[in-house]
Amino acid sequence: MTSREESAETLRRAGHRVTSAKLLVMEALRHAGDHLSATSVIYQVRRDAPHVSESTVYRTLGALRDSRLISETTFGHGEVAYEWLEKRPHHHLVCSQCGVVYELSDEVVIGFAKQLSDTHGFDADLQHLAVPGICLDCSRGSEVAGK
Amino acid sequence: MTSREESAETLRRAGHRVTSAKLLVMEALRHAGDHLSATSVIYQVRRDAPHVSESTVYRTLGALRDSRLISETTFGHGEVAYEWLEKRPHHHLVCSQCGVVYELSDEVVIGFAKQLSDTHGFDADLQHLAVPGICLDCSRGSEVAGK
DNA sequence: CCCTCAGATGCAACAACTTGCAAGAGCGAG
DNA sequence: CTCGCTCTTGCAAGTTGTTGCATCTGAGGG
Ligand SMILES: [Mn+2]
Ligand SMILES: [Mn+2]
Ligand SMILES: [Zn+2]
Ligand SMILES: [Zn+2]
Repeated sequence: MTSREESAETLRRAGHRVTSAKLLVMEALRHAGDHLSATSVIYQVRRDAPHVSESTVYRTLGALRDSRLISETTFGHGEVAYEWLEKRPHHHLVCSQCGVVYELSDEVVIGFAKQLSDTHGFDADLQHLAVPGICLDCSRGSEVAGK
Repeated sequence: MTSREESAETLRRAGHRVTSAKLLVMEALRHAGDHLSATSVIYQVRRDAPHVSESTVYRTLGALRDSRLISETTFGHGEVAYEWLEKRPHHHLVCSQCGVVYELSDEVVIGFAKQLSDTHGFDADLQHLAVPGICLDCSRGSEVAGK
């Protein structure tokens, strides 16, 4: 099955109609295999189909996010980032000083969610966190500089 | 000391100049004692000083956030929320279904940050989280409805 | 095939910020 | 008190994302 056919099938299962705009957005994200801004998705979609409007892309990104096919995340800087969710669940650590973005496995976050469930009966929905802070390199660097 | 004088002193300590625009923004947030949108801050500031421009309020909110005098948080819905940080540190649980916002004490979150520090050497900066999920009432309700 | 109609789209207006630039105003030095 | 430097501010334009509405189209039923 081609990637496009897989996307079409995925759309149907999620209760969407199969349209070329949605397929193009999905293919852009699947092919990138990385975080993309809405602007960048718009650019890629329009390379193949210049008539597609910006609002359709924004609406499609929102719909795919609601169907949990993609993540939508705000890193501290720049635009909102979208990512195809086929890899294992993961999160990110974002250094506020140097800007580096690390990947974080799900385990620690699952533990946090369990705490919230146990202590507050709240079923947290943590799909793709971006945790701000200071990375190891930067905290070492400032120690040295501080001396 | 009046609240205004306290605010002025706080500004000086944070290395800002004491201006009426900054004082008005601070007083609006301190007096509200709750989360306010930028639009709402603008409205309140302009009741006293109609000449203050929107961009000044936005810039002031950004500056106060950078100085850690206020928190800036995105709840899942509506505008970004600002809050004066004088209460003890706290976070929130936001139900994606019914919209209710609970307050969450710092303890569980401190544990999470410690995990990140221990396992990744990352010094997380979690000032005022908004954790999305499903509240106890809503998960009970859907169980019942599901039968 | 053809109809129907709810969901999808394009377009333009709107909303929520953000930024470049020139003018204004704290505040420390003298 | 005055001067000067630097931080602040107002204004207008720009960016990013949202929404109302008329039109269009995918997909199931006949
Ligand atoms: Mn990711
Ligand atoms: Mn709060
Ligand atoms: Zn760093
Ligand atoms: Zn709820």
